[in-house]
Amino acid sequence: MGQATVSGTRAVDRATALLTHIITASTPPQLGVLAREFDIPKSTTSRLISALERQGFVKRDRNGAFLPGDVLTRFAREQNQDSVLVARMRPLLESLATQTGETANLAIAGNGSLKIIDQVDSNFMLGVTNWIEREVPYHCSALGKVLLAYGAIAIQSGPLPKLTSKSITNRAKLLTELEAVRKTGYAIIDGELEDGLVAVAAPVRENDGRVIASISISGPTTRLALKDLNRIGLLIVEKINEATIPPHNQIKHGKAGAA
Amino acid sequence: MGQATVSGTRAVDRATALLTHIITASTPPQLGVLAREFDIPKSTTSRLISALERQGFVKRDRNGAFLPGDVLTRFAREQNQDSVLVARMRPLLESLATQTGETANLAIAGNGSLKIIDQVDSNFMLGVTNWIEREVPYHCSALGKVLLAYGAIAIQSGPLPKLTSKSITNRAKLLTELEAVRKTGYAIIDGELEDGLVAVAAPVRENDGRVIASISISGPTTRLALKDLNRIGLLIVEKINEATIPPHNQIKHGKAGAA
DNA sequence: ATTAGTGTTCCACAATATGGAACGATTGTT
DNA sequence: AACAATCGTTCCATATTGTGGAACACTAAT
Repeated sequence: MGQATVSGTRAVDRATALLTHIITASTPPQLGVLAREFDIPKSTTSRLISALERQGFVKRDRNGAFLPGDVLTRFAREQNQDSVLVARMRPLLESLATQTGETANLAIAGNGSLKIIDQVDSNFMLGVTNWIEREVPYHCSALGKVLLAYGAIAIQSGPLPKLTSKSITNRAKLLTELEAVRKTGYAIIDGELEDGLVAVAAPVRENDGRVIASISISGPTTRLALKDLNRIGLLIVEKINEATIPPHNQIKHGKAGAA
Repeated sequence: MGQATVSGTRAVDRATALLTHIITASTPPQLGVLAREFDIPKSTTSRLISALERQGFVKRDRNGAFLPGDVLTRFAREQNQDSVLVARMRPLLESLATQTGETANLAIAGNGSLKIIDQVDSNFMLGVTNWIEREVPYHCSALGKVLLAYGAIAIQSGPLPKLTSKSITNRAKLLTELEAVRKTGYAIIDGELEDGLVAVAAPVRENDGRVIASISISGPTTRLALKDLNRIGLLIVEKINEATIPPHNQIKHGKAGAA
């Protein structure tokens, strides 16, 4: 299958191909197997993998079979921490907060109730207090509705707590609401969590499309009419898309990528 | 600088060095910065990184700065799933279960109570039922004591539930017990969770030494005397060490690694 | 002992990676 | 606007670097 392109990086191409195989393999492959599978002479395979090993990208188990190295396992561990998501979404929250003047929040699925992991405050005196680490039920927050709607969490059994007179407590009604969320792409609450409090939220996706978090803008009913909420909802969606899907239009230089 | 060794893998060495920098950098580096920092000509740097990009190990944000690629982020995501730990520990659980004849369990820290994620059953008719997904308090299970003792979870506030007459409900007494666990390297319960049930557990560590899980052997008091529990405790510790620390004595071939 | 299986090292050869220079595209300065 | 300074990509002659066959070392199973 060798890439016919005269790229001038055979060694690196082969090494990365081997590495990819090693880190995706369900069972640790041996040198010989790799050499055969990729049609690279044993000697070369040995040299390439030794290089990867020296750099910590690959290590060996007691049988000499190859496993992902420490550089990669460390990366994996650090990658899956809330802090990474917070860091990645910070600029977005700030931009949303400035643009709307209201409080922006970032939340992920906790257990039982959702976990707010970052917040950028409003400019106004009257605004939302600090919610980080606060426990909020899924069904009466915009952040939570999004996570429910896109399957980031399952709807829990048991009765739905009624926090205000407007809270959704009927299971069927909640499902309809979630369907609506999926349709518009964002969720709204209007006094369902606390009297006089409104919010909009939209989903944050992984590269693979899985929803892993949600971002909201919230404030007092007196400043945010339904019309504003819808506008902001679209704004959040747009901003998230911008941040998530990197364009970097590299349609220059290159004489059009092969095939 | 420049590994004096005549390794014959300059391209791969340089590419991996660049990649390591990219995935550990707190802020996405640009091409020029990398080239300068590693003292590699721009042209070469460009070619190397393009290769990494083509293989999915690196991608660019909207400014052209470099981020870990999809191959790596996917790896990271899959890596931190329970299933990976289960797969890695399966052989160990099986070996322990066969050797002792009793039930082996694997647990990690859940929220509030520990989460049993795998089990290999006993040979006997009288044995432990299926515990996977069962919620068990930390302070009266061997698995939980281990996680507490090694800081995999913090001791929760509030009173300690008394499940049997032997359960530890005194906070100070629990601390003493945990100290003892750290000393011996394994934890024991004797009827503290359920009458007639005993268990031993030992910690499973990450590469960096952090305790992330625990493994236990449990059975009826009638088959497992304290003496047996201590013996099995040492056995678990030993087996885990064997599985965790890969020897692969590569003191052959080589004319003694440099320096 | 013999055979088949690992993986590593050696070394002559030339294919492949190299890096200076030129180029195109952006950005900031006067 | 024109200019200067950066940025990253491509080109291409050069020789450095990677290549792969063969020999070797070690282990395991006949």
